[in-house]
Amino acid sequence: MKTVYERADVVPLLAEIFRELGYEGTTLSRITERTGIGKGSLYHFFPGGKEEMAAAVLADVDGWFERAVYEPLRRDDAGAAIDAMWANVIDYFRSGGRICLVGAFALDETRQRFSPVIRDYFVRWIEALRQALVRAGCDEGAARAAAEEAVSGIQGALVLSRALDDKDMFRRTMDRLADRLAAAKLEG
Amino acid sequence: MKTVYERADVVPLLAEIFRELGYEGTTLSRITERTGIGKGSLYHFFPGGKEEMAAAVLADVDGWFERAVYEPLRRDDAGAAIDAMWANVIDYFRSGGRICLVGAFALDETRQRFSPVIRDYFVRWIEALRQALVRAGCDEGAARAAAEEAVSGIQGALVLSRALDDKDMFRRTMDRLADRLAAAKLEG
DNA sequence: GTCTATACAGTGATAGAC
DNA sequence: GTCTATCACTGTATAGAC
Repeated sequence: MKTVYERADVVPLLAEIFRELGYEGTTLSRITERTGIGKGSLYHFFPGGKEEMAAAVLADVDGWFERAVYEPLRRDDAGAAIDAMWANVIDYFRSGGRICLVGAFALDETRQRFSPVIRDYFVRWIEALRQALVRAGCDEGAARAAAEEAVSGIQGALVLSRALDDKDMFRRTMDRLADRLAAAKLEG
Repeated sequence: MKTVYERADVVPLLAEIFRELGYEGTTLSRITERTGIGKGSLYHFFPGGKEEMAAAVLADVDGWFERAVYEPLRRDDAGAAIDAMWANVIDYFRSGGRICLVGAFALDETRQRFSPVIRDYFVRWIEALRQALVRAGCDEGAARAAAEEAVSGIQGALVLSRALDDKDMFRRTMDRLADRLAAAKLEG
C-alpha cells in the first residue's frame, strides 16, 4: 500500500512533530520515521528543506488562529467571541497536552529565523482581544492590559501544566483567566 | 594564554548556552566555539556528555532558586520573602531577556530526560509560595491558587515578552502579578 | 587537565531511476 | 510524486600524547 500526499496533508503532520521535538530536535529521518514520507517527497513539497517546512507549519497555525479566533474577536459579538476563544483555546491545546508552537519557537534561537511571524501572531491576538473588550464596554487602557494578561496567561499555563503533567491545572487556569477577562469587561 | 577551569566554573557558561540554543540546539562544537573549552576538557568534567552537562546546569539552577527564593519563602517573614522573590525573579530573568531553562525544557521532548527535576522545581516553588501566603493570613485554598497563578504567570511573561521582544511587558506583568498576590493575602 | 586525532552514526540536501 | 543511493558535513564520543 502506497499513500500519495498533497502538501496540505503533510503540514499538519509536520506540525505535531515540530511541536513534540522542537525545531532543532526535528530531523528529516524522524519525520520519515513517523509519517512514512521519504526525503524525496519532502523536498518535492518543500524545496527549501526544514526551514520551509517549519515556515509552512507556522503559517498554517497562524491561519487557523486568524480564522477561528482573531477574526471573530474583531467582528462578532464581543461576549460570544471571547467565550468561543476560551473554548477554542482549551480544545486546540488539548487542555495543555499540546503546546503552542509559536511560543516554543520564541524561547530559543529558533526565534531569529521566524521573528516577524512569531511577533505578529501574538500582536494580532492581543490586539483582536483588546478590540473585543473595548466593544464590550471596557476602557482603552484596561482592555490592553487585560488582553495582554490573558494571552500571557495561556502561555504560562501551557508551560506549567506540561512541567507538572497536569491537565487540570491548565483548565483551572483557563477558568481563572476567563473570570478575570469578564471582570475587566465590567470594571473598565 | 591558557585558561584552566574547574567544573563549577563551566556550569554557568553552559547554562547560558543551553538557554539560548535549547537542548537539541546546543552542540559540543558550539560550546567550544563560545567558551574556548575543548571537547577533551568537557568530557573530563562531564563523562556523561551533553546529558550530564544539562543535568548539572539544571541542578545548579535549582540550587540557586532553592537558596535565594524557596527557602526564604518557607522560613522568613512572608511579606519580605515575597517581595524578595519578585525582585529576584526580575533580576534573574533579566526582565525577560533571559528565559527559564526549566520551563523551556518542559516544552519539547527534552522533558522526558529530566522530567522529575523539572516537575520538582515548579512543585517546590508553588508549595513554598503557598506556605508564605498562608503564614501571611491567606486561607488554604486561595493560597494554593494564588501561588500557582504567580508561577504560571512568570512563565507566560517570559514567553510573551520574548516573542514581542518587549522587556517592559515583562516588568508590567511582574507588577500586576505582585499586586494580585498582595490582594490574595488580604482577601484570603 | 588540555589538546589532537579519529571513529562512526546521523545531519540536511541532491540526483536520477521509476 | 516517490524511492534509493549518495553527497559533504556535523553530531557525539573515545583514545592517547603531552
